[in-house]
Amino acid sequence: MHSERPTLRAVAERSGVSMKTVSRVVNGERYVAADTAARVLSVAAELGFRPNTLAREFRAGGSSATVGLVTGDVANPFYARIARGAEHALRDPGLSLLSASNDEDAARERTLVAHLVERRVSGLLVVSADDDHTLLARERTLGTPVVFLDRAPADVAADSVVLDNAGGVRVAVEHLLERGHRRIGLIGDLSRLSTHRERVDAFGTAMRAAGIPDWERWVRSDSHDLDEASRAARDLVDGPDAPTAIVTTNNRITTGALRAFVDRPERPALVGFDDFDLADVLGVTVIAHDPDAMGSVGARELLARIAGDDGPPRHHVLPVRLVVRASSSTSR
Amino acid sequence: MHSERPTLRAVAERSGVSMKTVSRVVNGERYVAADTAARVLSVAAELGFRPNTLAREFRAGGSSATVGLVTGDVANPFYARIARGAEHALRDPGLSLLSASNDEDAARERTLVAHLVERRVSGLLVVSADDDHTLLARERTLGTPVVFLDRAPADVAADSVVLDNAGGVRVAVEHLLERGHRRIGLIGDLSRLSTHRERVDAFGTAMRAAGIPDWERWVRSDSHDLDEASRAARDLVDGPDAPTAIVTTNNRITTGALRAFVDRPERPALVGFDDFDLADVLGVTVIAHDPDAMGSVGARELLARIAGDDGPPRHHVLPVRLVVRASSSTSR
DNA sequence: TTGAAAGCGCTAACAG
DNA sequence: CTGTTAGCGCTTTCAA
Repeated sequence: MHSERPTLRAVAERSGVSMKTVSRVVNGERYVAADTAARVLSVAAELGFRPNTLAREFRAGGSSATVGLVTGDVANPFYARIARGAEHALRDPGLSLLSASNDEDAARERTLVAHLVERRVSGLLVVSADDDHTLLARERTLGTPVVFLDRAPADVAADSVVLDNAGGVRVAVEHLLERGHRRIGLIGDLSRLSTHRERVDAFGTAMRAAGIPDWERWVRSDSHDLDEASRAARDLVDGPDAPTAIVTTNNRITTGALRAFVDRPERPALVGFDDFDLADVLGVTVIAHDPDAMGSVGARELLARIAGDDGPPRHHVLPVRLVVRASSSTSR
Repeated sequence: MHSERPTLRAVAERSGVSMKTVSRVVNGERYVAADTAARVLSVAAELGFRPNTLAREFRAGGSSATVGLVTGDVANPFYARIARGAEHALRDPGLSLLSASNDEDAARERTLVAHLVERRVSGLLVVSADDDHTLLARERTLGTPVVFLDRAPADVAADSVVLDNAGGVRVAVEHLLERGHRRIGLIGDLSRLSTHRERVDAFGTAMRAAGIPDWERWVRSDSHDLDEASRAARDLVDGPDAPTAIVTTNNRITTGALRAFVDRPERPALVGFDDFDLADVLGVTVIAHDPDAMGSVGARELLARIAGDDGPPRHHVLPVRLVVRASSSTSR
């Protein structure tokens, strides 16, 4: 019970017309007699004919109606929502999403990008884990549009969609300062990531502005998984001169910190970057934003480039806003 | 600054060798003189040559090194983890994931499946929102292997990977009964989904076995988003003869229920299907399982089929286990 | 309204 | 070790 998938030629032979005629019918072109069209369609349905997109796109000599999305991990809710936003924006124009995770590894990302380009994706959306973007710059030059998401490229003039990292962290720190906190800690992601650096820099700026020069004592970086984040949180709180408040720089780290304090009656105030599903239930103050928008804005930008727009690179900065909940409500 | 992407022919001309030789070099075949290979590679690198996978796959006459994944919503953590599991399993064999969301809409799913088949994916992993699987059955017959995830097909003999839905719900209900609960409610997803029906059936069976014949009074179905789930939860608790415990049948519904009770001091005991990131922090008892495994087991099954295995359909049932936390610890 | 021929980029098969 | 030929499934171009 395993027949072969019929080709357009097979349909043509079975209907006694030329391949071109079948092609016309299948593509809904005009100038086909109604009865011819009907016959062809019935044969096509009977045989289970499916036009071969591979052949079509190949013949067109160009790219495939596909966009590559490279993120750190599809299962991270932040990236998953970017994927959803992108998918929705690409739906109408008829493009599909080829998604791949780089596991925050630069070498793997290069392999993925090469694969995707060889597959002739129409464009690339990438949350890059690499700080050398010469490969991506090259591909861009050779005709594959690239839009950088979340992390702007340091060395390439290309489109980007990022968050207002500095603004978010500044507001968070000011909020905590207003509540009387002075010893404020920060738990951050891999220090090689530009977003991390921006967030830490903004943190330092806000702390210095508040007259707290030794802010670096309470900074813990490179917490990329939940356990590391928990450890960093405990480390901060158990250390001498422990902070009374902590800023976590992404949803994973926030989760890790929450776990660290689950069995402790005394908890520092907490503000986390990224909103998350149960933040309201848990009463966690967050720097909220819309990851779907990052995906959809990036996808629309890419669509413009695919359509031939070769204007100068555009940089989108998505807004963030502080959502105050119980975790930062107690004053010092 | 927008050159053209060179073809293998261009590389051949620039290096003064035949296309076949370039092909050999690019594919790492033997029987190429070292210096020839070196020259070709340097020209290829200089020109930014990328073998055209579209052409290669097309030429091979077959399918693309791609697997289609159809779920309800890439951003739902359950589906996102399935995607991750699948992606990891497909990584080594060199297949990419083309993922698409059906928004739990049958018509949309059919469009997606058609698109993916036309793109000649090597196989399909689908969490189907459709209860008529004749289309998928047809494609399977025509040579595109299909593995059903989470929801087994009613009408097609095909591979599937599902959870032990009945076992999970039974254990949850028994756990609540042991704690003395008798009026136990259930909040469920769309009633047309087979998983929902299995879970409700198992619920009814366990309740009847406990001598509670009027269990249906506390069943609320068709809560597909967070707000509906919250509403159902409040409805149950505010109703006459309110249940003292509630079973929620998936992670979204659990979240909705938690939101419904966030500002209420009196909360029913709760057991949720699907574990989730902050369940430990929130102390929510859950029926846990491993969604990544669903993706990877499904992908491996698909790989076997792609490799030509045409044995009888295999049905994998993944285990679930009750993780008891505070939300069900109070006895009645 | 329909058809014939050519070719997209690449590689298998078969020489040399 | 290297080259030539042919063709994958489809659509564009040009004729009929």
